[in-house]
Amino acid sequence: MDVTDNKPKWSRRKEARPTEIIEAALHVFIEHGFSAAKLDDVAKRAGIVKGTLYRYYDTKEDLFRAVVQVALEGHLQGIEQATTAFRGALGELVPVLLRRVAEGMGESRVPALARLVISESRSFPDLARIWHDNVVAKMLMLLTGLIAEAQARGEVRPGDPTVHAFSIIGPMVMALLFHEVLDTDSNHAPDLGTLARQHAETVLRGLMVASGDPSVL
Amino acid sequence: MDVTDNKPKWSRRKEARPTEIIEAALHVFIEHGFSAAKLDDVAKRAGIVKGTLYRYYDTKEDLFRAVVQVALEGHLQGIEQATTAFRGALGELVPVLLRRVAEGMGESRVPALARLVISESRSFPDLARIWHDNVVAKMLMLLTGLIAEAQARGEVRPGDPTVHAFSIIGPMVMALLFHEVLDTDSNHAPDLGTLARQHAETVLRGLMVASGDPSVL
Amino acid sequence: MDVTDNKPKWSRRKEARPTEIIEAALHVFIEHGFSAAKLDDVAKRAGIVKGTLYRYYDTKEDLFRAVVQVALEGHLQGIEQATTAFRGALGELVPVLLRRVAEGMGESRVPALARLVISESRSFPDLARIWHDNVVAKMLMLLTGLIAEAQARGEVRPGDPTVHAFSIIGPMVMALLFHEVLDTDSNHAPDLGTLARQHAETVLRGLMVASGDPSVL
Amino acid sequence: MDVTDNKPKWSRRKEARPTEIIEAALHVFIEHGFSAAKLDDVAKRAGIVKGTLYRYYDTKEDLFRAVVQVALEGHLQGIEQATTAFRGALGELVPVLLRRVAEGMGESRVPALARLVISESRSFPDLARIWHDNVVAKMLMLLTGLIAEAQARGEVRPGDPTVHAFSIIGPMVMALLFHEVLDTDSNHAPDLGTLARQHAETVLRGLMVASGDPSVL
DNA sequence: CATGAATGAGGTTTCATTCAT
DNA sequence: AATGAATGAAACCTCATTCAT
Repeated sequence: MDVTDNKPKWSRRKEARPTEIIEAALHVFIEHGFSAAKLDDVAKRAGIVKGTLYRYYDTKEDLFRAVVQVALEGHLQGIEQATTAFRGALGELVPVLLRRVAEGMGESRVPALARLVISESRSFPDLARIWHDNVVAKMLMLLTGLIAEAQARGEVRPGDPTVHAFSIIGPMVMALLFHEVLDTDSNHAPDLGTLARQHAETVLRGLMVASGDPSVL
Repeated sequence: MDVTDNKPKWSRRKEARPTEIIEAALHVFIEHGFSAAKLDDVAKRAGIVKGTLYRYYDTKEDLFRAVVQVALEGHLQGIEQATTAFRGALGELVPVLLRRVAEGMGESRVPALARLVISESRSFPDLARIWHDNVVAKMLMLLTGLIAEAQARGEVRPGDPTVHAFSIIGPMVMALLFHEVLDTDSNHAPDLGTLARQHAETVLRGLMVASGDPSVL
Repeated sequence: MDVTDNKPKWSRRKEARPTEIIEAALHVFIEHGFSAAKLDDVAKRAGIVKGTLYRYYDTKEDLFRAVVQVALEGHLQGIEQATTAFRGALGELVPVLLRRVAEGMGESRVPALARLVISESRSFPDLARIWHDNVVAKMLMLLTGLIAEAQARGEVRPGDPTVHAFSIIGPMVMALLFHEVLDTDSNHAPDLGTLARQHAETVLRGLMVASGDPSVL
Repeated sequence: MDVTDNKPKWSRRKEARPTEIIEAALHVFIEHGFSAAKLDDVAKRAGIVKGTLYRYYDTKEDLFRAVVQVALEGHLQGIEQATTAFRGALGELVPVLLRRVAEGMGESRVPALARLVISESRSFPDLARIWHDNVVAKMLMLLTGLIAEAQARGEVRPGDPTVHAFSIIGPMVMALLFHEVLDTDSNHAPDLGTLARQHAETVLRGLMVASGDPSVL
């Protein structure tokens, strides 16, 4: 019995707790999905006890919603930045955009989060809607706007700009999904960098109005 | 232990088992996911009683695996047919393929099944692998083979054929996912028919070597 | 390990279970009240396991309501009998009635049940109402009817018959409550038999119209 | 252990403790009973915080005992007063007493408190005993004494004075219980004022020795 | 084979109580 | 003396699984 062993049984962390809980819960929910996730695991991971969760979130569902929304908010910023960051010719944007997606998404938890939202879209359709409206739609609108401008300038073939946007990013999304769903370091899904480069070339050739100028690419 | 017991990882066993169970279970699993699905619901839907399920499947997990595998088997046939059905120029295949995907997938339960596999890929990585190896990879191989042939004939630009395949079908996959996740006829996802037509044109322009055109690459 | 020890882990008692459960639950609810009662105790007392309760009653509240209603139904019969059993002069009925109450109630669980209903009347006002309408009111109506008839014959003084009924049975009810609330065999509450006899005499003297005949009592 | 520490079982200790807590707790305990009452609610109602309760009471049970005892103390005074207030003929006291009960109790929280004590009499038999010894018994003793005196004077028929006391107040107690249990102004329970008047007449006629005049009152 | 009553482990949630601040 | 975050022991309830019928 060391007299100096006066470690407190716990400390109050009112400020830090919510973030820690969200962080822990995000991990567990991504790992197991909503209904297979155990609040005991979340608590353990957050360094607290199951009962303490209920000081911050009234129910498991509340925690889940908070987790997803906080996580989505984090991505809004990245999108906001990207929106204003780039103003220029579509021919220059697309390769850069796809490369960034290839590089950035590989490490981030965005695909995992997306998978979670997809998984629970039947049980939580409102979250799927939030995810769409606040993340996906904004991203698409950015792209769609640039496409429409390029069409106005006569650089890009006519057609539904949203469809063109799908042509641009669809293959990247599909590949990210592959990497997320299939075990890591599998050779089954194409390399993201290669895909970004080669598809950028392909889709630009397909979209741009063929001028006599071969310097398009 | 008979040496000849070289059971395949994914054989068509137990085909005598009541289709109603598989049918009911597929519905429930798609609706709620694995862990939120209740065997009581499955049984009720199959017109039997929970205990009876255990005459056919030892555990809930066994049932889940069987359901997914049987469902995937169904799609193998379609792919098998498609594989041999088409032999011709890529320029003719792509529009037809995308149109078929747009038309056929809309009604089928393939997207829902895909979502289920995606959802449970962390808990059942082997099922994700099976889904990939037996469905997705075969589909991709068909396409990749045709692309490689077209490249050999000088019709298609060089580059990784698998990446080209992603350029072709990625947008369709992304759109199908949208329709699956954002329920109902929301106007948030593009019309599949329009996408198929417009993207086919785009991607073909991007992939085909322009005859007479010096801007090839 | 006796080979003959082939006792089953359980037996199916679908018919008997509900009664056994109600019986056990009545005991536990009377002992502890609704919210302090533990379903585990109920189950143990019924010789089953907690989970089994839920095959018969969906929630603790459902069980409670069933318990009270079944218990009340049991007493309806006694009342029904009493109603038709006695047709005669009030002067003869009252002593008999009070003596029966004194004798019958002492052993029965009616006072305990009444205490339970009283206890939970704030949480389950509908049960209190049921108890009143089906048990108390019927009993009162029987008495009130006889009083009114006696009044019509000029035997009993005028006045609200219901109030007269309270004059007759109120002291008995109060004494029963005393015995129920205060520990048994305490000398704090009056003896029920003595009370029945002495109060019958008192109340009849008070109610009957004084004829010149002193043989009233 | 000071020998002089002969603390009474029920002393007026801790009178310095915030009345708000007792007040709030009484309300909550009456509303929900002991085990369904939440200390959080008590604290909220007292304008403090749950933890603060423990500065004053070590456990929920301690608080409950204190609440009930303090509440009972309040009624002692009323009884004390009544005891000495009236010295006179029983025939004059009874109507006044019953009228006062009818008028006073309707507003007071005595019936609610009684119901609480009744409810928890199984869990807290000592409180039921305290309630009886200090409130009920004193009230009864007052009445019993007067009855005995009246019997000595030949005004009241012989018989157990306690039983006579029950004859007098039993109907009032029963009616108060009715009003307490069957909430709101339901027409199921008789009007207290009518009952007091009519029963006083009845019981006095029943108790008083008929002087030459049979129409006693 | 089929049934469905019964099980029992485990999950979410509540809340009296403790204790660092 | 007061606070309220944190605890932890249940409590209610669910449901995959077993097994007597």
